[in-house]
Amino acid sequence: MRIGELAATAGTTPKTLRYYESVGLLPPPQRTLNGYRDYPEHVISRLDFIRRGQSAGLSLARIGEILRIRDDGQAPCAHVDTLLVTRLDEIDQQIADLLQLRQAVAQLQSANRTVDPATCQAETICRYL
Amino acid sequence: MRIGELAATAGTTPKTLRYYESVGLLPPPQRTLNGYRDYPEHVISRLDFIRRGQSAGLSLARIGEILRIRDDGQAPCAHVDTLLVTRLDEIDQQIADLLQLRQAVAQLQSANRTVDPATCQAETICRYL
DNA sequence: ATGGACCTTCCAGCGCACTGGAAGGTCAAA
DNA sequence: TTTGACCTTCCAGTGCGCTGGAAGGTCCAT
Repeated sequence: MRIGELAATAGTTPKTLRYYESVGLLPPPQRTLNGYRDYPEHVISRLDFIRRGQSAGLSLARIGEILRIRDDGQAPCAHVDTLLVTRLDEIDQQIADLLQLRQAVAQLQSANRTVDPATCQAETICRYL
Repeated sequence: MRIGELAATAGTTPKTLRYYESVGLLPPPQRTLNGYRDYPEHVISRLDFIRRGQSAGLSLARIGEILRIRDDGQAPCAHVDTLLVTRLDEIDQQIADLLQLRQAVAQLQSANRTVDPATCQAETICRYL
């Protein structure tokens, strides 16, 4: 399977596949006589896994950790669990931060309506902010 | 006021101030005879404004828009209002995205507990993801 | 034999807001 | 006088996940 075909099948691009190889997410495949990359079928499921990991908001670095564990012949389930729990915490933190920010911005914006724009001083640039 | 003093007063670094100047957020100040930047007092409130804008999650580019309006002698209030409303929408979208992601990750993670790790197949890397 | 679709490598850039470091000038205090 | 703190410019790097483009090789159909 050549790189273009694999890319099309997996819904990505040859560029991305070479990039994944360069950062160690994909093992270097065999080459055909002319030097073209020749991928085995099962790389597709590896790419699917990478996509699932990305959908869960995992960075390529973290996905790489999981793949390396699997490549060492171990079940990465425990590590995946840890990563998912960590990710949940991160997401919760991000949501909390955003809610706080939303509150602040909404307050600024509503104050915007109750004050006369003409009272805005040049010195402070804008009283609304 | 020299750059180091201004930076200390405003809670930032000389590097950052030079960077702000290079991207047009700060007007190039006068120079002393030896070529040092010599800032007027009122730059402090401009920096405060930039900080307030950043706290509201505005990019430096957007903050720059506001400053340019003010520098043109107009009150930027209307534009600020637009930016804040836009920002609110963005924040809401981000929160919605994160909630959806949280849901997905939580589901994966709870499934993790109800399945025997031993049933994880090497081929799909990890059944939990 | 020629065109076009594929493949190869390598280097560089995106966006964002800085940050690091080199190489050098300036000034006040010890 | 020399040290050290400050200042200057300019170039380059950070993190992340690609993406663009140059320059060239390969293969198949016409």
